[in-house]
Amino acid sequence: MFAGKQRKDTSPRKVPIQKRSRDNVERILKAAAAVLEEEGYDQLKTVTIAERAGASIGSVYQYFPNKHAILTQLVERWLAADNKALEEVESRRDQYDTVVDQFLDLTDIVIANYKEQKALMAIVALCRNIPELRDMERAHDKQYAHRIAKILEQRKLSCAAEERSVVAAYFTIIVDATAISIARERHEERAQLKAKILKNSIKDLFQPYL
Amino acid sequence: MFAGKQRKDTSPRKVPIQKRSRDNVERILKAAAAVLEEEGYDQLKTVTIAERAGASIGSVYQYFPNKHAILTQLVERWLAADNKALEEVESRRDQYDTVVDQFLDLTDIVIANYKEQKALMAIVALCRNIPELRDMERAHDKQYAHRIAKILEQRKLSCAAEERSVVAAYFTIIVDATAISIARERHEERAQLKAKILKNSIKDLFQPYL
DNA sequence: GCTAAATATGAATAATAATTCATATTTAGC
DNA sequence: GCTAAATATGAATTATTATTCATATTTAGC
Repeated sequence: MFAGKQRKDTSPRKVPIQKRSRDNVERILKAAAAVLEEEGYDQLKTVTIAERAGASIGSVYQYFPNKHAILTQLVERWLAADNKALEEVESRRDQYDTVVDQFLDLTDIVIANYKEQKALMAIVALCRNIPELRDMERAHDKQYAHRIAKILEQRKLSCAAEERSVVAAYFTIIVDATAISIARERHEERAQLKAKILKNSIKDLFQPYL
Repeated sequence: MFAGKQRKDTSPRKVPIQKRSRDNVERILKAAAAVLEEEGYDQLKTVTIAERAGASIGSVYQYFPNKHAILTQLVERWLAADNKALEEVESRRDQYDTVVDQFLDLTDIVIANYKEQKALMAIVALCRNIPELRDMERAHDKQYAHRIAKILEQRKLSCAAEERSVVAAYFTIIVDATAISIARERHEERAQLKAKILKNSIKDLFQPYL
């Protein structure tokens, strides 16, 4: 109906019940992410997504009310994966000697995620180009940083609450930005070196408060 | 002619000669940046740009062959401004006690630029969503990091060329990412604190090589 | 193997948005 | 104040793309 953009009603139109349809929905999401990464947002057409997913355009609309809902779901998945990484290190808490080790581990996971799923980078970029998605990311970042700050507090980092909160936010910013850069790096040695420098930065970041 | 995206022929259609037309071109670029920042890429329509610039759609096409050319020019300007910041601190070289001071100054300039021109952030985001623009940014980053590395070399930072190059790249990544975050920060105190933490990170980054 | 529910299909339609162009207005230089 | 070049205009055109829907196919449970 609308050729332009509407962004309403992000809720799924119909819930996939059988395996066949669940697979289809999965392929559609993967296809959208792939197009986004390889060809950019301009080239993200519903028909292209369908073709690439090996589905018909009709199928896309069985499960997504509109194009925007596909993107929203991609972003939701990314944010959920991001949270999961944090949960992992939260749960392993006792295995780390220091809080720094814990955060270095989280850093490794984030880097690995970007490396394994290149499309994530396109999704991040997308978030920063579309206000609704930008807001989703912002809300997530806020919560995420809050959880990081919580860990720092529990681990008795000696700094005021406000500073702890900003340190947490700073940590997420540099890890995310550097991880993306690492994932895009073509020379493996440079990627390794960049990761090493990032990790040193993180150590230095927490050092004053230990 | 094309409703979708083509991205050809970025060269200007007609060169504005009189002040009137130069102003018009200027307003068109500013309007595009503003729409991008406030409403996102989806809402960036040629007619909207024209309206917001107080010009007619016809005028837009007098000076730009297509919508994409407007974006390309915005990106070019951003990259030029970025280079200019670097040139500033290059030229002031003798005024800095240490190379660290020089880079802290550059950091301040970058932060100030984002704060003053909020639309820059949207342009950065844009670059990461459209392959051609992404390539432009990537090429710029490469050169930029190269120039940073050159400064480090001249200032006799004691590290191998490869490491110097990665340190330079790392510097640009974290300054850029953090500066954007600072510019978006609503609480001034938090913004200040974030900047302080960034600067400490930069000091720590160079410390081992001094 | 029957049947109803679930799923898939894609040509047709409806919207939307980029671009053109013939015409009107303004400017600069004489 | 004349005139040609420069500039501005926006309705009309063209191209593109999102979305629908009537119909066909497949699946699950009996």
